[in-house]
Amino acid sequence: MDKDKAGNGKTITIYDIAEEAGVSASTVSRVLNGSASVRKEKKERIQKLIEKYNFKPNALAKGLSDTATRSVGIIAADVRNPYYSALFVACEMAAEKAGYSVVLSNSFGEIEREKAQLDIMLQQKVDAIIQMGGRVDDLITDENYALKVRGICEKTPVVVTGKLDKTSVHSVVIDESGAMEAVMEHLIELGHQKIALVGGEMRVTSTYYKYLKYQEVLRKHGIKEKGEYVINGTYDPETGYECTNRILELEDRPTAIIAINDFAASGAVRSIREHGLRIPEDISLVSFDNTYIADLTIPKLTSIDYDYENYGRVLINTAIAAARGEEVEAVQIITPKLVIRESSGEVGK
Amino acid sequence: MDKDKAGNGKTITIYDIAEEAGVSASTVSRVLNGSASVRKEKKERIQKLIEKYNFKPNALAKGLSDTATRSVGIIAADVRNPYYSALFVACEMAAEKAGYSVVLSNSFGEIEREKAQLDIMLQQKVDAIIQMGGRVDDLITDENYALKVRGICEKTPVVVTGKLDKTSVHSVVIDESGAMEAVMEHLIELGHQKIALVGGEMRVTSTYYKYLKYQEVLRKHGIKEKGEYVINGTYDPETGYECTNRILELEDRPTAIIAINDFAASGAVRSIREHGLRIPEDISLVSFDNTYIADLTIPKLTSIDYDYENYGRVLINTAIAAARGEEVEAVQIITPKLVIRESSGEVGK
DNA sequence: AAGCTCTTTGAAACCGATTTCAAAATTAAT
DNA sequence: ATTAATTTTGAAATCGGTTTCAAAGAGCTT
Repeated sequence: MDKDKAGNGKTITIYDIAEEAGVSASTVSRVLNGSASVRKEKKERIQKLIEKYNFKPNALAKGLSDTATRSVGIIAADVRNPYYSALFVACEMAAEKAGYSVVLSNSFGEIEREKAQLDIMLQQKVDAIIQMGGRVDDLITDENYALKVRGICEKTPVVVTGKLDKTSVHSVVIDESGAMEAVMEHLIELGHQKIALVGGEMRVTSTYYKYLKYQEVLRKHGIKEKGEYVINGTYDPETGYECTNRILELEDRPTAIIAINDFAASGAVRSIREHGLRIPEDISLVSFDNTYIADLTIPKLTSIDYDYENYGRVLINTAIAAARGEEVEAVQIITPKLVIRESSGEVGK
Repeated sequence: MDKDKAGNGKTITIYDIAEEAGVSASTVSRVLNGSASVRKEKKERIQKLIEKYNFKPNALAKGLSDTATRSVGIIAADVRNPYYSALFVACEMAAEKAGYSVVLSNSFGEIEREKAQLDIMLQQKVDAIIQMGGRVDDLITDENYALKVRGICEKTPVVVTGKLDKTSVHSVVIDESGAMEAVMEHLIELGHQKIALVGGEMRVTSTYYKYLKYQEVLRKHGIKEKGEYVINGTYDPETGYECTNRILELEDRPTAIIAINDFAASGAVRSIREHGLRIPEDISLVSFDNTYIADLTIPKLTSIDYDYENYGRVLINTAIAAARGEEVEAVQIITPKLVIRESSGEVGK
């Protein structure tokens, strides 16, 4: 490979600086990192040269020699989903504050892609890996992968979102039960008894835990669960639209709908509108994630917020601490909060 | 820094493989890259070991020695904006296909942040940099930065979206004029004469070129331009909402509104609804970008699409070709296409 | 069997930093 | 002015690959 792609400008190195300053490379390195004291006059001479050439040490060489790249790999399901983009940006900011950089990859929920990305990140020697969403359960049951994750953990710590009992990876978990409880109590307080659940797959733990709490709160208030009020699907607007269509055609129509996320809720809004019903006068609608979509729909959605800034910070700090070999709690909890907007109101008003 | 963070598992290297196979590291390297022929039996023995240990060469060492990391840095304004996330994902896919990986950073339009990220990427020795959006004009007029960009271009090629005449960077440009022409002709064909423009800043070239074409098409059809029909702002829902409020309170209300992007359009939808008007019966609404937001609003938005898959591919291919020192056209054009949905209709119907 | 060509191979240098270790230069103490 | 203690410094090794170069080995001719 030709060295000078476009020509003249030679890349300057620590040796060039050393030579011009009349010192050794070691000394320049010490000035660069403040790792040891250097005589004042030399130090200043070196700093002036660094300034002059706008010298920035080669991160590859640095990473090679001290085995820490100060970078964290993030594997997300799909950044086009506002939940992930919000979380990613939060991580990026937190990482920046800690002097780390982040590398992003999208898995699109495909296990093969996820593995390939893991490999690439390991080759790039990131100090830690954060895995957001994706099909966590599948990953863990895939034996090769599970072995691999364990293998990685010895060298490169992995932090995942969502609950995992079997592995030794660190996890940062949203209190899904608490979230669902807040949503249910909010609706029940508004007088709702007929509450439907739209979207989500039961094999996804976060969805499953929400469902369990849904049942529990119903029981607690002496409300009998109706099977036809729970319609599973995926996590997109189409699912929200179709599931809501089915819900609204039921004999005994519910007065409130809980959508698995804002995305699905936006589809629900369309369905409700098309049925000639008003939100929240005829149907209350509540969802999870509190992305900017909750602010775009008409009416604006009541939704569960996770405080993305904090969420991202916890993820990054956990990853960095683990990378440094510090003790970190294996499981950390994110406490959700209900944000009430326009889509939920008193029943039958 | 302690080598073995979590303990035992030693990282295996090309030397370990070489030793166990009873050959030299050079030979293993040759097998790894297929860079030269290796006697069949040795080759197989080596491959078996690579398999056995699931050996993956250290990308840092590789990048250090052959001065090509096969990675492209992408600086976007904000991935939370669906336009950027769509484009980023398209780039990621195209890069993957070419055997490259991508590194993402968000500048949030802040010039200082952008510079810092550029530095980091250069330190990380990406082979090329793609700069999407951001405040291109400002960057170029900032003299230090301009110098720097030129300096970089000698070593690391930069590809930007949007038009730039002064510099030597490569650029991939959406045909904004063509896009606006398609929008205008569409509306005029539907009988609209009173057409308003909402959102966007004139100092942003893409917005400015759209405006020029807007004027041109009006002239061409003998329609007099009304200053009060053009209200600038930023690119978010709030802007769309507020600007549209002002538009709708005009004495001589327009029959069609062109929003600078889907985001702004979603705000416009809210304003129109709040004024008790129907889309498209009372007001037609058209926008640019065709992100998934165009599919979420009620009604769905008629919007200009860029074929993100192709757009991303062009960006990545340009970046990679430039990195390899191949000749690439300095400016490449992306041809937009109008996607007609529910928000535009015949005037006064 | 000798001579020649073509293919394989390994030793060593290099990429650009950091770090260890021992020598050199200062400073402090007697 | 010496000696001891401390601070600065540079040479060399290291991180884990790739590549050049020359030597060794194989395969073909005659």
